[in-house]
Amino acid sequence: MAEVKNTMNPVTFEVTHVCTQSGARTGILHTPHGDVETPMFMPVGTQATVKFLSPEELYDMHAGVVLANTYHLWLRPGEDIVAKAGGVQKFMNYKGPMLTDSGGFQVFSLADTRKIREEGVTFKNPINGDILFLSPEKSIEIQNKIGADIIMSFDECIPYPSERKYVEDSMMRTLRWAERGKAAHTRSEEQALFGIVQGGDHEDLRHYCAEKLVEMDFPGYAIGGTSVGEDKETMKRMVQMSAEKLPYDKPRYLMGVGAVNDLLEAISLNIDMCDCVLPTRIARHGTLMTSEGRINIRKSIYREDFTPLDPDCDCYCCRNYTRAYLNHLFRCNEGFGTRLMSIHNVRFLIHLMERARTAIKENRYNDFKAEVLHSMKFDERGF
RNA sequence: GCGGCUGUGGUGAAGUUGGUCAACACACUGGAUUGUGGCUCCAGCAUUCGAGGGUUCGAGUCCCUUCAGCCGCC
Repeated sequence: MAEVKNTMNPVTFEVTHVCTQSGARTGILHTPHGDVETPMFMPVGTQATVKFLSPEELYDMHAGVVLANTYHLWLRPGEDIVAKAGGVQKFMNYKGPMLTDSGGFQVFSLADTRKIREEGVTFKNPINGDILFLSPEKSIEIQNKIGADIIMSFDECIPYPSERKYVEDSMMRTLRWAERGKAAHTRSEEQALFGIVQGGDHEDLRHYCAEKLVEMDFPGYAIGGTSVGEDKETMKRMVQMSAEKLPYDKPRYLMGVGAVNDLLEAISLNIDMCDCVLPTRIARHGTLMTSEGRINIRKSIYREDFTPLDPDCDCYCCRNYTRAYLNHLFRCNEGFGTRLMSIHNVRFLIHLMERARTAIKENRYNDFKAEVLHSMKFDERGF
């Protein structure tokens, strides 16, 4: 019996409904820490904390999967400490599923101090200047110790635009890294390793990369290399090109996307999972997502606005506080304001996804998308 | 009544051998933020230096008058 269990994937996916109007789909992702419905938005908690939110609050607002970052936890407090705590979920007391990014994005975002070679990447530790080395094997080893339900292949996220030759070389290397990472993965009964499609905006490269990953047979696939400065049409094409070669019955994860119009378009393209720092980052800077579009709470028009931030939102902030109070807290640079606004933006996106799932199940996703884009004053096209 | 000091944008203020655009900071007003080192980044914000007049090619900077505030003396 035990043998049977060992051959099972720790994370499985099932499509539960396909919208007859749009082709968008709902599904359920089964994980060791519970089932979550898709499409979903995953908040980012880089340092084993979604900035300003408690894990209990996240759980209560149905955050589903929460991200943490391999690179950051490797540097502090170190993966062995997280392992001793019993894994990242126990460490931070989050009861739902978690996912760790591989550190691959940091190769891109810390471009000033890195050197990429076949073996791996040399970084300069921004904390103390130490020279560090991260490889596919090392990334997976760290992620095995951190212990999230879903772990990510170590990839290279290249800037846009890049020379085709570089895009191709990088993508081929990312494929070799995926193979090495898969071979190094020692906890495949407990943690699902997802592959990442790269290839820039070149159709043949995206296709090739996706096909090769599928041959390696991952329990889920991510689409990387988007939201790096390209225009909306290019982004859409990159997602389409990647997705059309992925198996329909496996979860698709679009990395780094969190703007409302981008999320709605991603759902149309059969994306099941998205993550982004956007809601929490812009909240810290006073920008809030509401059913009538983005607003900046700093503006003086909110000084005497004693209405809720968003009357259509059910979050703790909107149920209890006014725009005037948030304006005051933000101008005084009070942490409680940052907390309330972070709570709102995260819950807003989770709620948006809940409404999207309902619309899909009721076969009216296109109508829903158009209504939201209109009321939030996005361009008719979005994405 | 006499003597002294001060008077630059919403605020604190820099600015004397008189010489293009009046420094800087805060505040204020916009904008940005997409696999995260929170309190960040970008842009705008005094045709004008208490008021009036004079000297000068040129005055926030020199002179005169006046007003206001503060301090001291009668």
